Amino acid sequence: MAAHRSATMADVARLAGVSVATVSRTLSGTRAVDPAMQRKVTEAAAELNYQVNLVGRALRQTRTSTVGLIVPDLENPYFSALAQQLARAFSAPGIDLLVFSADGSLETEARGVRSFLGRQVDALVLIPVHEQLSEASVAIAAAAVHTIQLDRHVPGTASSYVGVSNRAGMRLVRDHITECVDLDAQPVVYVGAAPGSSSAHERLDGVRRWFSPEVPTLLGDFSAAWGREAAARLLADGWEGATIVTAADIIALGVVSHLLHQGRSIPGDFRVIGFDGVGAVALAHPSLTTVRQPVEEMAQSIRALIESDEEPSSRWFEPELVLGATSPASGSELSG
Amino acid sequence: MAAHRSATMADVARLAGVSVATVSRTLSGTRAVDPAMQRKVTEAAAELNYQVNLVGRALRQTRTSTVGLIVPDLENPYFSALAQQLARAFSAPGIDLLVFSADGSLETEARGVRSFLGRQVDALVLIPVHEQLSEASVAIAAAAVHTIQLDRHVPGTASSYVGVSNRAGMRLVRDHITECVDLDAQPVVYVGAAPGSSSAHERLDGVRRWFSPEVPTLLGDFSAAWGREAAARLLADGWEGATIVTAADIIALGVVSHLLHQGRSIPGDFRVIGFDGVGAVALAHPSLTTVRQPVEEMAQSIRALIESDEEPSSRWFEPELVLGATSPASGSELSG
DNA sequence: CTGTTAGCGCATTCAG
DNA sequence: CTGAATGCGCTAACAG
Repeated sequence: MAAHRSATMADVARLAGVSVATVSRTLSGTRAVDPAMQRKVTEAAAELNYQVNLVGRALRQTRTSTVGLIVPDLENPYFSALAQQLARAFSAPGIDLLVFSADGSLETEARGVRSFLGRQVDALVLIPVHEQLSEASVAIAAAAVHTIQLDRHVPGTASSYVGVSNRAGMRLVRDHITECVDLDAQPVVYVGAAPGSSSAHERLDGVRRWFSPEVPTLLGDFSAAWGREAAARLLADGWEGATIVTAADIIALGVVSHLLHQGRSIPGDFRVIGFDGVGAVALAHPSLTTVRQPVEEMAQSIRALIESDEEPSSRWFEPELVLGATSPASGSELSG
Repeated sequence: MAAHRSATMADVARLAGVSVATVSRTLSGTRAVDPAMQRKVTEAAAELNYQVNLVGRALRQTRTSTVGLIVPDLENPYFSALAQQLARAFSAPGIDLLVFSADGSLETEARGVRSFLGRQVDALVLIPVHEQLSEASVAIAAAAVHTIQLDRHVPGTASSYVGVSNRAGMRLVRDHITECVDLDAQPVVYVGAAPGSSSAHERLDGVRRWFSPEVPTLLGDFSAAWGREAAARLLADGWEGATIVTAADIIALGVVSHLLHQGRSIPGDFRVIGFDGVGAVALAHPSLTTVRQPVEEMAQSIRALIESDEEPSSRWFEPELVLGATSPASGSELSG
């Protein structure tokens, strides 16, 4: 188990017969050191099984080579995909990405912010839990460190933002659907998420804008359970034959699952469209027609934003439509 | 963006007209402080927007109220479910769980260990990337701090372990299958993962032990892509009608997806069994028959292990069978 | 190129 | 109950 007391630079210096400064310079490689001493230091360090104490280093320096990421929920495959891509993007420049889950709670989110700020992270990437109520946390973070909001954003805070153009994504959905579906016989229903996050908000906006302000709408949360429940309600309310646009793949997954369980066919009886296009969810059967977010580019963009310590700036990426088996092939319905 | 320099305890002390010691005692609540001064301190702290510097505190104290978790891959829904449960378990006792992804790489895993040790975490939870090759990392971790291996373990290291009895899980699968499937007409094929991790190893062992040492076996990795590929090979090699036991839900998902795409029916033409029973994957359609791991109990067990600073010890949990629609109802085949 | 020294921010002795 | 002083482990100035 735990060693009694781990070796310190002073220990290494003593054993190697040099000063602590030489040890520091040798191990961090900040300055040239005589090869002979260098060897003695590395040997002594190895013998004592020395590990740098990053806490001491962090206290002395300003930077920690650490970036914090706070996600609302690790079980949402879209967020874990983002986390994974970010970790990969920061790996090459030697920056550690530390992930903290807010577990859907504003209090836990605030705790995460305090925790990362207290740890002196170089930058903080934050997927806010709530569009308005996360404002305090975002403001505290942005006041102390370079903060980048990801995927969702709280309006009016002076921090950077990286995300996808949700309205444009819904426009892609509209273009695809109008091309292959008879909207009179198979009207659109939106199964979305209540506008507590900007992404939920904007996707709902997009649907109303590109289809119609009166699109029938069921709003819940970003979960498969909600998708199932919504599908059950649609069947109960006589929405047989609808074209179901959803706010996320994970919702779409629940919708598809319930409909198939109830003996409906897709895309025969119903059509279902997802959003995100990322992670294992996208591998569902039948394959989901969805709007794919370019998560890899988004992660790289965040890395670039942090490395070049510029002014806070925002970047919206363009999503793309991915055709699957939950919607008819383009043109099939109208030309058939 | 970043403030020029954040307020320190000395700043607060100056503004409140007291000593830094009083500020420290007031804010951490370690000792009784005169209510009048207490008020002055809290007001000064609020005015300066003071945030404790955890780096300074960590350097002074031994503990950091932080536990590190290293996962091989965040995109695997089983690992992110574990991470989520652990975060939740540690939330109540006021411990921050910081997650680091090894991204499937031994080097990154080693970096994560060094990083967390350097940050003076109170304990380290580690899901090793590889059964043998992660040994060095585990040993380094265990020598410095209370280390708990999770789900997978490296043999011969003196650290704690929490996981599920994989062989018992496969026994549940055997019991279920022998009850409802005619194994002569619908022989078992195992689609597993190459034994690089102890879980892959033990599940393969279990299949060979409870079914037969000669069970036909395809080994890949823990991914849906591998499941698809394996299914394609089974079809190509004439394994029509097989009962497919897999090493993980995520593999089973790929298998099911490919088979359905190729027009096969489940559980008519093929039967598919998963393993893990956790996360969105478990919500697939058709619902997966799988072996569920008690992740919540496992997370609580780890918390308990860390709080009571005992000897390194191991705990194996018993998994349970969850019936889904990818296998026939019990008894249906043999009695029908 | 190397050694000595100071101080990052904090919690904790030890006096009072 | 409060304040002054010490040092956690490290790196950056500075002087040699």
